[in-house]
Amino acid sequence: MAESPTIPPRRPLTLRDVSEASGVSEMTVSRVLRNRGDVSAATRDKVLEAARELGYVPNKIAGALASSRVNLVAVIIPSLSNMVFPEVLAGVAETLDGTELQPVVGVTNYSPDREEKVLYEMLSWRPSGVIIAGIEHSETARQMMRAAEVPVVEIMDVDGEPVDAVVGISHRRAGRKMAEAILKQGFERIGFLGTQMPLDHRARKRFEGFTETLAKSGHEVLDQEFYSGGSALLKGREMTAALLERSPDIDFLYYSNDLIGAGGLLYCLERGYDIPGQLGLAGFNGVELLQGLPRRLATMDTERHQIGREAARIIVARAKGGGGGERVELEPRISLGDTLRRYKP
Amino acid sequence: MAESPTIPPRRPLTLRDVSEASGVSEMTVSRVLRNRGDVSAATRDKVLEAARELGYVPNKIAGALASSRVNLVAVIIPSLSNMVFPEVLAGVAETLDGTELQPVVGVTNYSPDREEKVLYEMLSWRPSGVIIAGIEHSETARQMMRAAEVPVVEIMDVDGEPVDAVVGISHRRAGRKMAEAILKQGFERIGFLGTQMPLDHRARKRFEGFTETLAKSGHEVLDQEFYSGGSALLKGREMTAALLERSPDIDFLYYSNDLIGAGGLLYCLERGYDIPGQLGLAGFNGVELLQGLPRRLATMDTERHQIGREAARIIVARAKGGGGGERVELEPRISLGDTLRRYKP
DNA sequence: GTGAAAGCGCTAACAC
DNA sequence: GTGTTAGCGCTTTCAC
Repeated sequence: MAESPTIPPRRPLTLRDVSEASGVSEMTVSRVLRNRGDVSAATRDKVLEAARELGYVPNKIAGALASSRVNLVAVIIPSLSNMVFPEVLAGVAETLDGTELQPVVGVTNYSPDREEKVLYEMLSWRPSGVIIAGIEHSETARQMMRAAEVPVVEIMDVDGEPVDAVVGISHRRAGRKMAEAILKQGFERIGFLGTQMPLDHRARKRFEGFTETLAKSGHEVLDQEFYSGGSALLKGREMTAALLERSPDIDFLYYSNDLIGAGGLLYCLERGYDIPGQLGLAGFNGVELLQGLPRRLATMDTERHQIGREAARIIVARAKGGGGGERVELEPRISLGDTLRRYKP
Repeated sequence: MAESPTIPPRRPLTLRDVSEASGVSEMTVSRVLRNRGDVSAATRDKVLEAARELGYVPNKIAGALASSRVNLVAVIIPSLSNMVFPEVLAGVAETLDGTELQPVVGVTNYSPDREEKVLYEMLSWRPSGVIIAGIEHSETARQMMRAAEVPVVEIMDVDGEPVDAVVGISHRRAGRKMAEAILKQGFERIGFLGTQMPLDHRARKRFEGFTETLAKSGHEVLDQEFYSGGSALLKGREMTAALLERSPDIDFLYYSNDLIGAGGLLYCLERGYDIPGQLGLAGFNGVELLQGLPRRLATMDTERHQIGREAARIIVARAKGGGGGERVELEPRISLGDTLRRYKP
């Protein structure tokens, strides 16, 4: 039985195959494929032609082992369902795009255990850097990051002790700032609605900053509601209904994120509340979605895109040598929208 | 100047370090760390203790090169900003979670060029499988996937010729089905609103199926609007306003995705349209957000989570040997919501 | 400008 | 149960 003239290669192609096909040494082929060193135009063409013809794809594993260089940046985030994280990622990807570096994403589902696992897994690929959400990590995780001897950028939150570099906002300050804005507009009977997530440190810090500032002027959070899972918009409605039913004298609702806030806003509008005359509302994050709602919900922009870009910028700078322990604190912008401003300026 | 007693290791730790620290051969250390073969409880403990103490993280690069096994699955998607892709990813991650395999995400931004680059980059890490959105790819990309000799699962769309396996829905059928449902409810003057994206093959196929079915009963799309970029909810409002202004006699609006549909719905409700008596609406995708709106927008669930799970299941099965060319067509479920059903059943 | 030799850190295969 | 040897596919280094 004659064999077909073009037998597909059973063994993946190697440099050697390209070397043989082009009559050029492996070393020179390697140089051509990496654009390194001086190679004559003639050999260069021969090599590229042979590689193209064979459909050769270099083996980065071998390359990485030989050169001890891996052009990957580990990006570790809690979730992909919450749009804020993909947004950070987009910023990272944008900045990395002009470079040799590539982002690799790991998701922890807000679990410290999974975070350790994902981190371990990623570090075992010896990435050029780590960008990780949050500043709270298990001691084991911190140990791993320190021991890895690669640049580490903790992002989104600056309230705490970073392992190395940090880029983000102060959620405590954000909470305070919102409290100030609310009080300034004359609201006094304030309710809080948020996620039932003991591990959402950023939400906790905002809440702490918020209540702290209220306390200073003799106010407190009069009622609260928490949720977990499900459609945030729908949960926002349900929680708002429950809270207003229980505490009808509330005059302001502070939501821990924009989606539940949007749900609450839609609910209140349907029920005919006078907003913000009778009832004010505010969310958190500054998500794009808000722009299409009947009213603009007050919120605070958390600059996710910018955070991603800055974090990536630090990794890129470190790859070129130097640096260490950078700290970038961004200032969240408050926007009063149509649900917080009672006194016209 | 005396050196500090505990000098942090300048050189990353290797198996050899653990071997020396534990007095066990490298090979046995390797066995312990991978849970392979029989190792006595005593040596096992010695090794684990030494590894833990040193903070050793194995080098997967070397491991992968030696074993020619890489436990990564490349997942290539057009975007992270459109929630449908993170949802697919969640399904993939869920199924892979019980296994040795790990997803690695690449994003193409809907560009065939970038798709080629991302694919090349990922294949050069020799992953155990590829899951890639869409069934339309450049010839070069198809060539690479064929040559890679790894399982490839094209997802989300089954209308076309897959390289290997495919999991998804027929968007052409989805378009037809929606057209049938609309006609059945007595709507006749139909407008279409969608993305201005020549490369969104799935939206195109839906539109083709849609118009095809309309044509069969002597109908056609009377007016259309397209957008690109920006807040989808807001764009949905604007496009709807523009279209209704231009063609006030339209009685149905078919949106190419739920977000713009939601924007349109909010707009129409504010303007006091009688829905669906005077004007019907439908979107596409079945996104969670819809549940919190004042009315439930008619839509079609595209089973993103399920698609991700099935695709991952195929990769896992292949890793155990056998299989090839699997084809899984899912049936999108239509939901009439409050914006499409005129005739009560 | 090009090539030959050595070795990156691990695991497969086999010996004991 | 444990150790030894060879080598994965590339890049570094140095020689020419």
